Amino acid sequence: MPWELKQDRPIFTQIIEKLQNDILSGAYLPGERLPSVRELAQEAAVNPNTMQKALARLEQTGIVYTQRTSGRFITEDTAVLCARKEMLVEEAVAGFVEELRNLGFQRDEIIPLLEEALHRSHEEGSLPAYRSFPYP
Amino acid sequence: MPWELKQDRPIFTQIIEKLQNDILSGAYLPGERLPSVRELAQEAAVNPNTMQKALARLEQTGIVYTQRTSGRFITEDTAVLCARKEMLVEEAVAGFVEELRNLGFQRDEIIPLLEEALHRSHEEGSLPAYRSFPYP
Amino acid sequence: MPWELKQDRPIFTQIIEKLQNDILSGAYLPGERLPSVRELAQEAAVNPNTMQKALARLEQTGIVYTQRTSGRFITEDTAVLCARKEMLVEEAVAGFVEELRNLGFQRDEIIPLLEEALHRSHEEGSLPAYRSFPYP
Amino acid sequence: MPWELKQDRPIFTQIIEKLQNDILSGAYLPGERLPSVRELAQEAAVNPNTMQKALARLEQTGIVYTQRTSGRFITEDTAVLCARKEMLVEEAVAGFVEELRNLGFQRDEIIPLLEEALHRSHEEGSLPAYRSFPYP
DNA sequence: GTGGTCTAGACCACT
DNA sequence: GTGGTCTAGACCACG
Repeated sequence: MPWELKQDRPIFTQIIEKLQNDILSGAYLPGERLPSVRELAQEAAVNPNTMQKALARLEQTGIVYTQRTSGRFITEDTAVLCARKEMLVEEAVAGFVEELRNLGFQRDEIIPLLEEALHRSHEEGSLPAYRSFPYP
Repeated sequence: MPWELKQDRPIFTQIIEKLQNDILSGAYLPGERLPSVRELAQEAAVNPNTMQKALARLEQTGIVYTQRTSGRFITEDTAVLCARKEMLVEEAVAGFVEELRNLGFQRDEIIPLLEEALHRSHEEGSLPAYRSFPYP
Repeated sequence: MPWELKQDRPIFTQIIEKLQNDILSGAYLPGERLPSVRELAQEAAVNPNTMQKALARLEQTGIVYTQRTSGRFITEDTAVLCARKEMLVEEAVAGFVEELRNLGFQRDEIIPLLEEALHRSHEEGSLPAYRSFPYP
Repeated sequence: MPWELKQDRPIFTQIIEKLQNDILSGAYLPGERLPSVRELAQEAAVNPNTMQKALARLEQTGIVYTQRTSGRFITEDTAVLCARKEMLVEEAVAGFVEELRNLGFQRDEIIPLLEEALHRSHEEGSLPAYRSFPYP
């Protein structure tokens, strides 16, 4: 899980997403302690202030909490984690569907499109196969 | 086709996407003339310079071109439109897949997830049904 | 000699250059009558006003003159034509040399560069051969 | 390296060319930081927005990149710089050759013409010597 | 202090 | 009336 931070979006935003993904995908377990701000900052090659800001924001979502003097921990409340994950999935799905609908596709065209893309990237190593495309 | 411009991203970016979607979904046809900068700016309730910037960027993608004193037109080259549309679809799919994979899902879980979400929003009027969610 | 008018520069400017080139390269001879504004405008698929403007400007250089009711003619004064041609050549050379000098080349590097480019485009059909290039 | 901005072409275009020349001729080195937008704008006696526009365009060529809050830098990828330089040279040569061909010269007349012009400007201090010129 | 975005208002060349 | 350019001045997010 390297830290691939691009410069086209705020860095702290990308850090939040990275940590959130790590937590919700199970890389960190409920109740587990996060590395310190300094450690994380060094690991990500980022200013500690930036990492601090990201963690503060992440705390507002409720999936991590601060123990005064001993550090930050993943919440033990799996319901919170579960709900958060579900929310992100819903958002991803909704965003994806709307994106395609804005391009003029119907609901029932989306699944086939996705299936085809998955097959293609699976077989051909994620290189897009420029088949002819219906316009519009 | 209302102009729903939010404040969380640059306005000119949203304008580009809006116009691109309108063009690629067939709301504007190949060769058709776009409204003037001033008209579009007024319609979107935006400063003409902002609209100008958006259109200039859009032009660099090749799906519109400028005729010096008579306005901007959609390209007649449907191959360009087609390729652009395909590219956007590929990006949308790739982004969606990576988002879910970052959340810990496997390739073969994505299609069922999408199917379920589509059924749910179809039957229940797009309100997310907070069923229990597996964690992680 | 087709009329290839691009839209990135004023059209009347391109017309002036086209006519000037035709005259100085001998396509029109000294004393010869130019086609009428309407003919030229139709041939170039341009608004007659635009052609008119171009011809008026061209007249200011002295290489064409107007005979009240019978049309426009190339000057018979070959000295004028000669001087004009020489001026354009000087400008072209000076512009080319300065362009390359601005890119960091020395005087004595220019000739070899041009020779090589001419050979290349002659042998390989004007396709640029991307040999390695010294930087800077 | 003074800023000689004329009024006959868009200022931001001239700025782009100036910076590009400075970069490709080695006045700025790969990886080096450019002055800030505000500094450059003041130096060129231009509105910061104009300078901003020029730099944004220049960035699209890939020879400079932006680090979100620390400034703009010359790319370290010398291959990009090299390719860009070569491209500009090719364009300059092609433009020069076509200009002369449009004036009626043959391929093999171009080199002698350039040689003579270089000698003349070298010996006589760049003042064009109006020797008699063959017509056409 | 850095780049980026936006507004407001003006002027210009071209057709 | 069209797109294009420029100025002036303001605000914001980021590190």
